[in-house]
Amino acid sequence: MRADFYDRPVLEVAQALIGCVVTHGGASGVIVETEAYHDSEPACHAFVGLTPRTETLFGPPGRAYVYLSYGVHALLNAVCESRGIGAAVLIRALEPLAGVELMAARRGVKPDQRRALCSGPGKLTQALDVTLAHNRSDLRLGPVVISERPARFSDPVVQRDRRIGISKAVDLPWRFCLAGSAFLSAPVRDPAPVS
DNA sequence: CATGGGATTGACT
DNA sequence: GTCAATCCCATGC
Repeated sequence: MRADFYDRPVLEVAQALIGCVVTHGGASGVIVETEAYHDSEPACHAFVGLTPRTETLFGPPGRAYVYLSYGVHALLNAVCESRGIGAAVLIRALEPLAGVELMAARRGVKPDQRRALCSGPGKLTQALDVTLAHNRSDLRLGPVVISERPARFSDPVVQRDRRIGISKAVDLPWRFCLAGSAFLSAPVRDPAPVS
């Protein structure tokens, strides 16, 4: 991934990440669903300002922001925009690419259930063994690595929709999905035009 | 398909 | 100390 890939508006990055590959723990998958978060809107953790928790979000772009949701699930985000701006892209679903057996074992499902491996932000971190310890790590250097689109996903058709699982700023169309993918966390409900 | 349990973190009082 | 939080899954209708 280019060094300045994440140093631009978070909505651009959220769209550009569709089709890219996440690799960790002997497994990998193609990003098919993302959401953008920005400190200007209340659904973003950084909305409250700079605290120990949000320090990663306000830090340099290209790092992982990993936090615990509902006391149960680690959720993986890519920090975007310049230092001092709190913005990140939540990785919500992957199409499994490699290490399917390993992912299935970690998830406690059968390997033929490929759609159940990474179809949700908590599922994919479990499948790839991404944990809170990866918070602040560099997404180019690893251990969690995001890399360029494979040829098969070089020019993805992307759909916009409203974000999922939030209670604030619910109307912003800041969810991005690979059109027609069978590996989304939920269907596209309310398509909005892609700018 | 609707509901509710699980069980940790950080912000704020 | 309290409470809300970028969720997943088992259960029961």
